[in-house]
Amino acid sequence: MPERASGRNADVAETGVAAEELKQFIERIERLHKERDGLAGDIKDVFAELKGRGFDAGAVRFVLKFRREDAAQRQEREAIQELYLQALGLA
Amino acid sequence: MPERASGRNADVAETGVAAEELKQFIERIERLHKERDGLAGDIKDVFAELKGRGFDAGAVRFVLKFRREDAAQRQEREAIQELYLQALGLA
Amino acid sequence: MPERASGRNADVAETGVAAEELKQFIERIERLHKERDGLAGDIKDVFAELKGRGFDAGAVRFVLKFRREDAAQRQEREAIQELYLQALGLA
Amino acid sequence: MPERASGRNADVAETGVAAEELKQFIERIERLHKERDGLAGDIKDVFAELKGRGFDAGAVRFVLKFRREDAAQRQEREAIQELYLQALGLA
DNA sequence: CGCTTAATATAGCCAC
DNA sequence: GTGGCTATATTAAGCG
Repeated sequence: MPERASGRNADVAETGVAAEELKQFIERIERLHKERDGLAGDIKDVFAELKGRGFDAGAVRFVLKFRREDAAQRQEREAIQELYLQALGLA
Repeated sequence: MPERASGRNADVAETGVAAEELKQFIERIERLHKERDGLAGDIKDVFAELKGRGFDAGAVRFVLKFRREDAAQRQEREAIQELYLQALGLA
Repeated sequence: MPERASGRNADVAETGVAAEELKQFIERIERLHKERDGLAGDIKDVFAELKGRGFDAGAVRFVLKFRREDAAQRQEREAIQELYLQALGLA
Repeated sequence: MPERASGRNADVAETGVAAEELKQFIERIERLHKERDGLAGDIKDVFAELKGRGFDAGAVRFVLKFRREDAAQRQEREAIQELYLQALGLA
């Protein structure tokens, strides 16, 4: 598809010219997916290790979430939760 | 927690020894998350580029999925499928 | 919250009017959850029965999955697949 | 499969006798799935409605989880979370 | 009972 | 900017 850089890519089925370009894209994404999945595996391994060391995975996830969320956000979220529990007579 | 490698990790609040270990785990995971998110961004960029070149992102996703299922898996599934679909008069 | 139907529901802690409404919602969802869980139990029972009759649960699950994908969807996917797999020289 | 009620059901591919029975099982499960999915849709609708009335869906989910979890469980979970945050100097 | 896979819930993205 | 949709993360279930 060297002639036009936008619009529906009609060359795919016709001339086969774009097939090579498509293939490049696919392979690039597959490489990135592979790396990303490797990282996901590493994370899983860390959780396994940490559980083996006696830590609670659920609580570790909680800490991670806590550190991700900024103070203001967290405060508001917790306030709403409290409010609802109180409204229902649960807290 | 150098003394015992398993069981509930009671040192956390007491000696502070495990706090350091916990911190290490947390930071390791956070580093991995960061890398993984970077990759996710890269993938997103490739999709944007590819769309700009006229390709259909949905179809590209389909191809990626298709290529993921390796032949062995597909074959095995097809074998079971054949057996039961025939039994049901659906194939 | 009878006056305004949108925006943050500030009445929850104030008048108690919205507390009642919130409670209704919660209870409705809990009732639905209960029914849904009952159904899940029924499904489990059928699998147990079917296994007792000598059928392979895994294969049955496969058939169920297969039948779920309706023909239209499959056809559409196959059309896209054809186009791109051909372009890639994979089909 | 009228002769034996257990063991691998070899009639499926052989005589077709069991096919009818299998079909019955499949259809029973599909009916149950359908009902279950209907319920899931209902739940979704309630969330949509509740959001339209100004309630926070996340907080409602929190309340539901809170009511599901018994007091002892919740107390222990929260204690561990606190412990970890304190160990890391975050709380 | 742990470990792998399916169901659910949440979050991010895209189109309108 | 909102609602649907896809992808991810978390949780639950089933299996060995």
